Amino acid sequence: MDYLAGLNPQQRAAVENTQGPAMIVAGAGSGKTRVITYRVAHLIEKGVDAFNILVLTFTNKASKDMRERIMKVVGSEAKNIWMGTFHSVFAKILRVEAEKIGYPSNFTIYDTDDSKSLIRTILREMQLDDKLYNANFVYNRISSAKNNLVSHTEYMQNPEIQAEDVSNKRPLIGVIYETYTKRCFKAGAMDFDDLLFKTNVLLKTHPDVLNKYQQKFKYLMVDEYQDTNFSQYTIVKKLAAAYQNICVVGDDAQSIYAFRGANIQNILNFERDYPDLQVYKLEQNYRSTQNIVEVANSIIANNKNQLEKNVFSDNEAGDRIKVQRAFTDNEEGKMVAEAIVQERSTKGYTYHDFAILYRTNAQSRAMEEALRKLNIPYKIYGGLSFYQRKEVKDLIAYFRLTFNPADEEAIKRVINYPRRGLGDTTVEKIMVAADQHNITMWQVICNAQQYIPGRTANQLNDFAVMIQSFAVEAKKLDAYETALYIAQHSGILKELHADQSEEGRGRHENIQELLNGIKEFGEREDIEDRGLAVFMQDIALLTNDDKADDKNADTVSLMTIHSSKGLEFKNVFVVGLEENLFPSQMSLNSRSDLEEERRLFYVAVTRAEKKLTLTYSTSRYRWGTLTNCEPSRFIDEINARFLEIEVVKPAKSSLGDNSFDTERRSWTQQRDTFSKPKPASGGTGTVSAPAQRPKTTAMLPKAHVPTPGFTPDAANAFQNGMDVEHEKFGFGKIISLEGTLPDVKATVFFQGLGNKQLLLKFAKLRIVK
DNA sequence: CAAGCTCAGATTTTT
DNA sequence: TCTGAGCTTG
Repeated sequence: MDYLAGLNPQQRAAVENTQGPAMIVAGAGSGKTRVITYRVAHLIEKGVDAFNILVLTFTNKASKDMRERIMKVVGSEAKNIWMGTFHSVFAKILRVEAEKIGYPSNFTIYDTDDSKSLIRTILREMQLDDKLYNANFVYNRISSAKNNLVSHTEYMQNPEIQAEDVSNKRPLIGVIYETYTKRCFKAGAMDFDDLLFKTNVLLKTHPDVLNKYQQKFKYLMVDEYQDTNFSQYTIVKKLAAAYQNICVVGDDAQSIYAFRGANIQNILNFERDYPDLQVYKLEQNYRSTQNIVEVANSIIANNKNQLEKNVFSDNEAGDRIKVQRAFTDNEEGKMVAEAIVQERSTKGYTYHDFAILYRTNAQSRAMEEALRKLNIPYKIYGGLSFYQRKEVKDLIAYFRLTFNPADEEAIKRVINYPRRGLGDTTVEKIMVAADQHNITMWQVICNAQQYIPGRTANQLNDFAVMIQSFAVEAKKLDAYETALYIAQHSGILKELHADQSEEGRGRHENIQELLNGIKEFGEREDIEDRGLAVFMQDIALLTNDDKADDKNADTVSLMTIHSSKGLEFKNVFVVGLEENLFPSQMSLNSRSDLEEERRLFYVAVTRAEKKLTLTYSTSRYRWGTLTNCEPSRFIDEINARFLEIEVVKPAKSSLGDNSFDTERRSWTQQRDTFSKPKPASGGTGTVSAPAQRPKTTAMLPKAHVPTPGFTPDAANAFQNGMDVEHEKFGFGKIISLEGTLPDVKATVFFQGLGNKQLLLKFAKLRIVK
């Protein structure tokens, strides 16, 4: 058991005491992951069956890393541990038990976009003012209800909630919630929150099921416990009730997801839930210099609500924390970029050793530009995940529909993509019919003649036949073949192939990548059923973290502070330390929000191993306009003896030379000397103008000048093959005519523009004789 | 039906 | 400034 040798006494105690409830309070950089992995390894070494262990994490990445590390200690037995994110583990259980709560086992998982789209549909149907009943607002309201285990009936019966909605002038949220729930159910779909909510329902209404999983999971571990919401908390508590072998790991100081429903009280009150609890505090920070740890401590000391602990470091004292001021966001970027060049060449760092952390994604732009100017390679983390790209979602929607044709959101997404003449009006009709006859949209589509009059019915029928054929193929072919078949026969591949623009090519590549991923999946030997349906099951739960993370690439990392949690870098720049940005404007109304913001700052600071730089700017572009900024209160809160304040003169940009004027004074002294730059009237004044903003003016196709005396001809005058002239598009040829008067639609080929579809009763077309 | 235009809205986001 | 949803127009 040599893995125990490298642990300090507290770590070792936490690893070795495996019976009964335990809480590991793990300060930043205190070797938390090591403790969890060794603790699990230790359980197995001691003879606990890996099948009886459940480890819950918040990210796929965390569980993947952990499993690999456990594997190194105990070998392939680690594969048998139930380990994964809350959502993926309970999705897996729900697939097995779904029928008990009335769901099909192949239920679809709606992502946030699907949920919001459904809400929008409901709002439209209810004819509600979509400014008041904003889809985002409604979604968040429903989401937080679910995360607090408030069902739609309870929601409507709860006087407090109702009063709140009434005072918000949105008394109908409960009704929307009810409709939303029913529509999801009808579509055989669960949203992210449902994966936890329905698990709760399942465990509550089926004691036998609860008992089964209590017996199965004799040992439970939960990582990042401070980020659990009530729904997750309740599941864990129920599962652990029989054996009480529950070990939670977390750091209240790093709770930064309250806005998503995480409840810091879950960790603060853990002792109340389990009175005979063992508490292990990991207080030695192995990651950072003493200065960095001290700064972090002095920041978090400003929070009232926290568990007592004393994080310390035995590492070198290290450099003081640098604070740098800029006058514009672009200058801030330049400052950071130059510092990176400097540090790298003088201290022998690689680009990989640097990270730039910011509060909002919008801040990345100025940083990127500056890095590009100095040819510094960088990678932006976060942003749109692979599986959220439009083209990927489109194809996946076809897959979803193949296995669950009730999936309403998938239908809406692809019924007219690629174009097949089934537009909004048709979709509207389908939904009305579905509602009237209390059937699914799919049933309407399959019996189109019955519900939708006219020729649209034929097109709907074609669509239905196509989807049905996909389902037939899926039974015969393997995952990759099925996927390819669908990509081809849905017309998606053709559609993307036709688009030869830069973006179009990118989209095509993304589809190829998705197909490749499916191919790899099909070759995995550790899974029995390698059909596309299985691949689909967890796809909604994947994020871009899981995609290629080329560790060899030597790049500077750019990301939001939120996504930096759990990572570490030798050099960290935390940029944009300004009031209303960090702390965010939205957090200034309540103490608890401000404290969360401060914990976020704590997280940012504790990412740094060797060197930490904080920067702010006195002006910044926000939503297109230049605004003035005050330095963040967070800088004030740091004990000044740890700081080194550096001020950049508003010089006429002398790149790379000593325009830096380093002053070693305390922050408070320094601060008095600040000259508040005022908004210069009628221009940017002394505030150096931002370097040229990227130009986004697109080149418009040259307007066609119509032949003098241009007069359009009547719709009934046109025939196939005629040469015609359009007022704007110029000269072209009619390729085909569809439909009957007065709704004749012509496909016309225009020189340089390609095919255009025009409704003759509207389009101004002239026959060229 | 679909392209084009306008107008509002815009933190963070493990799933 | 940038995006996306919904209205307008051909």
